Amino acid sequence: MDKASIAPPDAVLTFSEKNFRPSVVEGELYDWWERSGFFAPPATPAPGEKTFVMMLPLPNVTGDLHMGHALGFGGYEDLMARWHRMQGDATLYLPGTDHAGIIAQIVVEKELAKETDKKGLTREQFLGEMWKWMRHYQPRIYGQLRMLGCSLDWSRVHFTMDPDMQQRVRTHFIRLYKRGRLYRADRIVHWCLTCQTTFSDLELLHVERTDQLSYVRYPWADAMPDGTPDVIVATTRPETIVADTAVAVHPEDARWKPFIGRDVLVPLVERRVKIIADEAVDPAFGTGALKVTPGHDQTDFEIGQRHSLPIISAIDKSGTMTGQAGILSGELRDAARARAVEVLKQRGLLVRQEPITHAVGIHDRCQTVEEPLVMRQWFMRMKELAAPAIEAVRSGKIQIVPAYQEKIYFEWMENIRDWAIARQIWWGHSIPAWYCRDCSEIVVPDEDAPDPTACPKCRSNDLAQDPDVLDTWFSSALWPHTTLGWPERTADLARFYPGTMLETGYDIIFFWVARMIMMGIENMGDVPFRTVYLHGLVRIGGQKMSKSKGNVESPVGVIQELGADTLRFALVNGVSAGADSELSEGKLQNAREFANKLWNIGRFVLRTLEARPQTGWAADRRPVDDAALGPAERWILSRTEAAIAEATRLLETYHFGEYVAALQQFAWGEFADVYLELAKSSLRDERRADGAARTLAYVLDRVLRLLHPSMPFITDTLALQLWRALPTDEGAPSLVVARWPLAGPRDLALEERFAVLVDVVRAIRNLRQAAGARPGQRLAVTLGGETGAIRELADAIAHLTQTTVTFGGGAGPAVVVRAVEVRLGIEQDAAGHRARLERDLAEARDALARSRELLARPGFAEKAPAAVIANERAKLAEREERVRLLEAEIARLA
RNA sequence: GGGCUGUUGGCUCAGCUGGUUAGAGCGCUGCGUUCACAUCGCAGAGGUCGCUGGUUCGAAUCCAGCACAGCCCACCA
Repeated sequence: MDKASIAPPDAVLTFSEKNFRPSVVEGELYDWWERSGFFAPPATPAPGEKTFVMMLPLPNVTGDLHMGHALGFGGYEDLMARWHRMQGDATLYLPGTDHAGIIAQIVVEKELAKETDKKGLTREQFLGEMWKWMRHYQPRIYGQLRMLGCSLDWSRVHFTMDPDMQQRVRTHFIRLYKRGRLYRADRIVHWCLTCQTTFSDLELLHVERTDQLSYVRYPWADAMPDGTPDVIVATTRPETIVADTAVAVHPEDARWKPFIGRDVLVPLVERRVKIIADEAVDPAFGTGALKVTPGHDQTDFEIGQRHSLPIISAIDKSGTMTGQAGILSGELRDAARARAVEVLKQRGLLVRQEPITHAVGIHDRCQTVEEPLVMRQWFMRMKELAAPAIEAVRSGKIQIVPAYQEKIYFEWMENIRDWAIARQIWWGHSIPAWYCRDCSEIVVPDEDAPDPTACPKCRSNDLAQDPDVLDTWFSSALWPHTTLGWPERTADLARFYPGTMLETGYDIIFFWVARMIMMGIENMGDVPFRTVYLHGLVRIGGQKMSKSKGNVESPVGVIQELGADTLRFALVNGVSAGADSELSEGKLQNAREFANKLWNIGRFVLRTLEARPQTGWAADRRPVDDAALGPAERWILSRTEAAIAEATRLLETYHFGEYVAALQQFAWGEFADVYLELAKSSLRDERRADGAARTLAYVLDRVLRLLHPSMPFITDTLALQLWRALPTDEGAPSLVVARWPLAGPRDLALEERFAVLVDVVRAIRNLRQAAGARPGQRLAVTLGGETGAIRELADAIAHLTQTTVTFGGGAGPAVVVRAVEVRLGIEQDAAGHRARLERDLAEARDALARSRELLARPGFAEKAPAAVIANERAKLAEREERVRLLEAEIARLA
């Protein structure tokens, strides 16, 4: 496609209001960018072209964007994508959404519950409704991503439940199964009584809760000698006593060691069980004796496995006590607990109760207290999958930013447990496994084969497909390669895998990042990305945002009010990798003011250009160092090169917060506050006006390029207008595809002199204020000391201070100009001038003493680097001179 | 129980491969402003860089311990 063939929108080219109004241009610009194909890299590379590939951390299809998304997508990811695109990399930033399994199903169930005719739906009907909702939600979230300005390649958008994606997940499951990575077994799993599904370890959260800890006596099964201690166990779940199949003690616990192997009777059911020894028991807790309930407790299940204990299921999926529960059967879990305590009390087996604060497991999606149940489930063997994924990070093939997150990654990966991948819900990827009703054989078809209709073992046609679906993360773990066409060997896959960057929040490093690394290596033989950049949470008013706190600020609302650029800039400003951040009103306000500042800088430059002929100019051509350029021009040009180098360095090292801050400082503090003011005077002088105008255009061009990754809308609006007034040599149709600037040579000596100028200007301004000079009122000031270095800047000083400057001259070390303020002869007496000088003198003497002390310190001369010593010597000379001048000035006044 | 991170002006945070006078934004004080921008300009006040030791010529920066805050992991029933 000819990228220049579509003209930029008129609304953008002609927008010229005094204040920038994002709503006028943002939508128009984004449409134009997208239609122009700027975001869609071709699958065939140009010679020597590098790629930059980053997958959008696919948001849930059912949600709206929240601030965390805005920070990740708009703040960091799009910034990186745009920066790389400007460097000429073929940049793929691939969008999509996640079907969000349980969450989406809960959302839609709630919606359907409001409609009376939508109750009691069949599975097929319900899935029909799910799809209806998907089609409703999806454009909404995609629209919000566009509002943020994300330069996503919409021609490659994917949804985890698209038919082709479903096929790819099916293939993945089958391959893993055939390779022995998957197995089905009776194991204890986390069960949610509300959601009626299992969930993985990662989805289990813990909350502190206070419960009653009951001490219960388990009578000896056989007669014991006098003085034998009672076996008393402590439990918070007395209702599970009926499912106990042992009592465990620590093997080294002297109190219990003699009784290991003896039998006790489980209360309520009078079952004879053994006292066993197991390391898992904490001898310090309770009495040191633990009731073992393999059917309803994770630890106990593992103890049971080690000792081949029978498993009794006393609670069913609905939370009702089963027929195995003896006298408790038929009761609900909580009622059964009370009943158990009551009966134990009656029988004299309840020794005592005390309150205990402990952690209870809850389901992260609904906060319901989990019920561990033993069920036949699909699991993924993780140990072997984790090994190469650990190695990939350890060897540096994948870099995690910030680096300390690597420790957390290793910690989890090295202790990884098998992953329960099935969910007992309807919305999700079906499991391509069938069970023979006659011989119980598991039938998993070959990857290209149709669904099986007969059991290969017993020839029965009575097959039933597994009714469960796969965990949402099972499919999102494949995102970096399935979106590119895997398992087919597509051109996209060849070109864009492995990817470059994965940017996301640190809260899903295990859920998503680790699993993508494992599955990428498993399916592709290579890691899915080279760098993982993790960002923190966004807080508002010091608190983590959550709906229950009511402090969820919608990024969409902020964009509509203040613009995407403002939000993007504010989110990233002053934030470092991995750190949580605070999005305050003040930050947003500052970002908005900066955007407006930029807009007005642009207006000033455009107005300047309008008035002059521009033969032989180009906006991106650096004005040559000729007679038309005054010192101010040469200075800002040099500072521009510094800003380019600094911005590039900060981006290369992922210091995004500092990158935006540095550019704000340059554009506002140097370009606008200093140079623009100076340019006004240059523009009045016909000999220098052209040089000033060209400098304004060039520096603006650079500033716009440098800021475009963070503030794409306002920068492109200005660039399009600037380039229409003054075309570029490059000829890029938009900043989106314009080149990132390369830093050129600087004039460090001039920059240093200008730093002196800034000091002098400040000193004069202070004097004016002290002298009570009115604005516009001219003052004559004489500069003393070695002023040669700044003489050529006299006009600049005069302009910036509205003061007539004369130079007293005088030879001496160059540093004397730093003390210039003491020699300023102001014609009228300045109130407080002398007090000010006294104070300065005291400070100067302190500084001098510090320099002397440091230079005289034993070891300094021998051990400090030469540059540091030289610097300190120069400082000493400067300070001596300053003290001398201050003393002289005070003496003169007196 | 294990681990991670943070503690820098009133607030929110940068800086920390050790080396000028520790920075920014907001807030605050004073002055100013038709002429790109009041979404503005200028000036100013405000910090023993959590505490205690150590290494070093030199520590906000490196090391150890401690305190406080937050987070993650974990089979304390």
